[in-house]
Amino acid sequence: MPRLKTDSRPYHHGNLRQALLQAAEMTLEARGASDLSLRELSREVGVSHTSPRRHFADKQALLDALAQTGFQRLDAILAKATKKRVRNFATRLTNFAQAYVEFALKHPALWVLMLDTKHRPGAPRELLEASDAAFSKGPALIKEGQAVGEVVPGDPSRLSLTLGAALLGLVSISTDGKFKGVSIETLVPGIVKHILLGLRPR
Amino acid sequence: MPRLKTDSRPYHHGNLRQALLQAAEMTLEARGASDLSLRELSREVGVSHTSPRRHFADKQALLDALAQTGFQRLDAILAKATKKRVRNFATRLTNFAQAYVEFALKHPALWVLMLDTKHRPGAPRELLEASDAAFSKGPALIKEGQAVGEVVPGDPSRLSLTLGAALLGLVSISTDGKFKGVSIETLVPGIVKHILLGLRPR
DNA sequence: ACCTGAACACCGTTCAAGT
DNA sequence: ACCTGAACACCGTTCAAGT
Repeated sequence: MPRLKTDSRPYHHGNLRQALLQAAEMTLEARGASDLSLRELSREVGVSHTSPRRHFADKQALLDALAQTGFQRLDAILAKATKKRVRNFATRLTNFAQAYVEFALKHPALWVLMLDTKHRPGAPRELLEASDAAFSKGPALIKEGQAVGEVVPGDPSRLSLTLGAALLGLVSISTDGKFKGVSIETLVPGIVKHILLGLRPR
Repeated sequence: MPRLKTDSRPYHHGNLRQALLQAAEMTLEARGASDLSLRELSREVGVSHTSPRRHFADKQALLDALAQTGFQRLDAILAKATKKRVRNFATRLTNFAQAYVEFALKHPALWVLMLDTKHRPGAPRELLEASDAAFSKGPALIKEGQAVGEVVPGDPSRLSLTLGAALLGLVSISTDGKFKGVSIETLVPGIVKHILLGLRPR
């Protein structure tokens, strides 16, 4: 008969994969990806140092899985931020930007891991797809803006490059947290305003 | 009597610090910062694995020194790009952006190292200063733009946040190299145009 | 001053073996 | 199926010692 997860450990951990991912994320945020050791994780979780092998082919595979969960969470957040049916396009854009910034501020190390995905040569297909999905919400927003006459006509995916660059950079800056004592969250609307102005028909 | 650096190795390497930094940059760009090993570097340079200690307190110190040289080089490139006395402000801005993008494309791993400086808690003062200098060329350009009426009035350092975000993001995207088969260098002017439009008085 | 060799405490990964 | 222990080939860092 199967026992609850809260039991004192049986021979089979029962939830090792999840436990490892959870422990990994904690030390990732606390001490960075380079300080993360599979052996240490195993110790924390109370399992031999060769056990992770069953669930993750190697250390990179564990980091990939972690990034994957990050993309899932980001996706949910972005979907929620975009779903809100506000009339004002500028507000919609701001909500979208705010969602990115919030996520990155909440999980800075995970965010870096997610960004690295694009640059890593041998990343698994599944992960690359998740990455593409997360970083390609721009064109849809641009089309929206064009539909309501707030964005100049032109190839949406090309125009969204401007939007994407601005957002990525904004997040990159925001990871520093503050600017002259003002929290980045406060600055987002102003920056988004300028981004939008640059894309506006004149 | 002192001998030339090209001599077959004497007991004292004579140029160990430089040799280590050079070897480090090669393997950094080839295989990333996490694959960089002091012992391997020592082997390549032909010295015992404890020798680097004389020149770098630890591995991080070597990476810091590497980042420092990066900032020096970037600084020279930015200075050159800004010095060109072109009349058109948009062109000046584009040259500036182009310089960033070129540097990051040429030394992607070094660029990441340089960016990390800001987020690393115990970075040495000297390095933080170099980082600040490299990432704070914006306000001066904004003031320039305001002087010729191309940029809205307002706190230059605050306005340059928009510029800085766009540039950082642009670089981040450009590290991917291509967009629909078009090199990023070709796309920079268009993106800068939109950035500038967003900052323009109306 | 600058470099070396041995030693220590860690890694990731592999593999035969246990339950 | 899932986990373990011993073994291998690496690390970074320290320290007494050599030239």
